[in-house]
Amino acid sequence: MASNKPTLQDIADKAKVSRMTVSRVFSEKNNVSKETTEKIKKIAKKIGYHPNLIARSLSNRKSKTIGVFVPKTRHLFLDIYITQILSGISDVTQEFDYSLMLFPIDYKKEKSDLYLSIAMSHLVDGIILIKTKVNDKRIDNLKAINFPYILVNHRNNSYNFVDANNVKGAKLAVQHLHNLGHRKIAFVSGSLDETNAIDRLNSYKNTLKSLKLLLKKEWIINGEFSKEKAYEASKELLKSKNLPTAIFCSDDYMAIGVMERIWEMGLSVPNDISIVGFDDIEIASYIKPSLTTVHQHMSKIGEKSAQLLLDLINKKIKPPIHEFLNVELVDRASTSRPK
Amino acid sequence: MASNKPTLQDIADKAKVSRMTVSRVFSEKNNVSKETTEKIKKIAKKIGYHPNLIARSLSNRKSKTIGVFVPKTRHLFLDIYITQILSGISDVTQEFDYSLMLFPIDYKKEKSDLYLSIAMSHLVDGIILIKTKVNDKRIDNLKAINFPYILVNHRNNSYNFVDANNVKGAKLAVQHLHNLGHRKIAFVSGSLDETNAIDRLNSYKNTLKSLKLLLKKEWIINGEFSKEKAYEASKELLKSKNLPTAIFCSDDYMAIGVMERIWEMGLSVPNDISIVGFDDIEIASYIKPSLTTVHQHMSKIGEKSAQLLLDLINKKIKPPIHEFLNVELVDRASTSRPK
DNA sequence: TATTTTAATGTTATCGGTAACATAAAAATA
DNA sequence: TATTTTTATGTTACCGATAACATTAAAATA
Repeated sequence: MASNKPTLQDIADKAKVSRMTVSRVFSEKNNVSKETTEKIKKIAKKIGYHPNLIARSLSNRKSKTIGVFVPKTRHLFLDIYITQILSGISDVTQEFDYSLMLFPIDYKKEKSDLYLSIAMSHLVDGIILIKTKVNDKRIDNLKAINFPYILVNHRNNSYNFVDANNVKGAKLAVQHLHNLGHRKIAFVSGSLDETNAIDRLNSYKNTLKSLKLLLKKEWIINGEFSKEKAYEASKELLKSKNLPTAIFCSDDYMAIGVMERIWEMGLSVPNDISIVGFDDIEIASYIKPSLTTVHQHMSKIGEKSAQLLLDLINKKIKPPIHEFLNVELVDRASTSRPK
Repeated sequence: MASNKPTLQDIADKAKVSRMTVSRVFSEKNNVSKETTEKIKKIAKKIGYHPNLIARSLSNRKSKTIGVFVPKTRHLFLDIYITQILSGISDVTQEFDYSLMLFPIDYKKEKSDLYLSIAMSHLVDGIILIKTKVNDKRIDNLKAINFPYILVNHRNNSYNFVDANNVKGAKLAVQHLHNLGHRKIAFVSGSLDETNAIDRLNSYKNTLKSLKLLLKKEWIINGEFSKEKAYEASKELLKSKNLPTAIFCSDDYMAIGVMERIWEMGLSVPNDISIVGFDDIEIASYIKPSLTTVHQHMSKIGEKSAQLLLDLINKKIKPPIHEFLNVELVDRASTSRPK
């Protein structure tokens, strides 16, 4: 700002070499003599040279930056869930010397094709899109121009994605309850504009069938991935005389909402009703009773998506990319045998 | 990738105007005739033109991007605390059409001067540094070159900063306990390489003095802003025969750690010992008993820091910038009158 | 020693925009 | 009508790097 920043040319002048030789030193081409390299580095240090990465990007036609679209929802925009994905992504980008651009976005409100604009802007070499919605047609445009992208937590066979194994997760949850002796298992769904929610719902249904358990429509309610909505929706469910003995919730926040309703009715978790969540967010282990839930390895999902994106960028692999990461059941205190 | 991206020149050719005229349309200079503007926009849409923001940055000598250094600590790297700051920052940057670059960093490990490299790289027009350490000399380099920066949660009068009013926060906490009737108030400090921790500690001491309460060295322990360390440190504190009736903890995680130790000893919160935290992270309201704590308006801190940084960038204001944001005591269930 | 290969450096053009200045045509003023 | 001002557009140079090709000097080989 104050002092104009030194450029390659400044060094070249002082070292009495061409600008190109200096460039070679800083882009580590290893074809500059030892003496010249040292002389140049010395001058660079002295005058405080740092490469202009914007100029480099323009010339190289790559930015060594990846963009991440992050949903702006729930509590402000980032819950701990997304935070962990980001953490995993950043571990990988740092390792390979890439920068990270963040694009918080309200997927529902935003109508212009921001993905395409960013893809075309040369700001980033590839993008990761976290939790896009099922009907988001803009993803097609990325595919059409063959721009490197990965969807995280959006499973769709015609796109590149990295996702948790939601089908397995829901199956584990239902089986766990079944093993404990539950036969009347209700389900709280998330917003069905996310494949997460759809996959968990379908897997719940399929697992019930394969276990020959009763599948009642009234036992499937929609909490829209919101604690409050789950609380409200559960009122109806819990009015019935024929109460379920267990409720499997599509995420932990909803599980907490449902538990609150249960307590309000003077019932106990897990004595009267067992609860299983999904995600294993930090709070799950802090509440009382601590929540039995399906753990997703969020930071691994982040890492994997970044690795695959970099491989796409560097043409080590080709689309389509369909990657499922493992999930595990974490058995805590919100589940027990039914009375 | 597949198709080469169209440039201004492509449009200029088709529209039979100079490249400059097209440039004027997209940089919204409003000095191009209506007909030409429409013609150009039509062609641009047809051939799918999007400006190359890297080239624009190089020419403009500004990137319309701000960088955020985020501490990579505790749970992976981002806790909900930092998440909210980021959210506030992003609200402002989006409003003013700035992009956001994220630089997760381990302030302790990283020894090279990444701040300066980034500042000199032209990638960003200014940077926000969240929770830098007290002895971080690299900040001086930013100041020296007069590069726009703001420290968040690091109060130092020789730097630009936006911080919560920690002094007031600690005072409110101690006063609250005093008002309830507590006279024996212990303190769990955070890492003293953060001004947060220092300010809270000093304010605790000063408030005790002004209330003429007993200030015992043994009642000040260090939990290093870690739940586990606070748990360990509190073992010693809670061995004493002369137990405090209340413990004020420098953050919520440490408060939880201390409570765990208290429960382990068969004592109750708040019946035997009252607990106050600091920060008001999400978990604080979920645990039982819910935690009385000092609420920081994190997203506002983020907003304010971004606003001030943009003002610095656009030379609407000049350093130094010293901004304190308000804090509030949230009275929940972990505090009560002493027995 | 003559010739080929390799290593080190230089030259030129370009990446895709924009600033600054120049110019021509149209509109406003004298 | 002549002159000045405004509006619309064009020309040239440059932002700071790198790719691709060219050249020279030194080392290796014949």
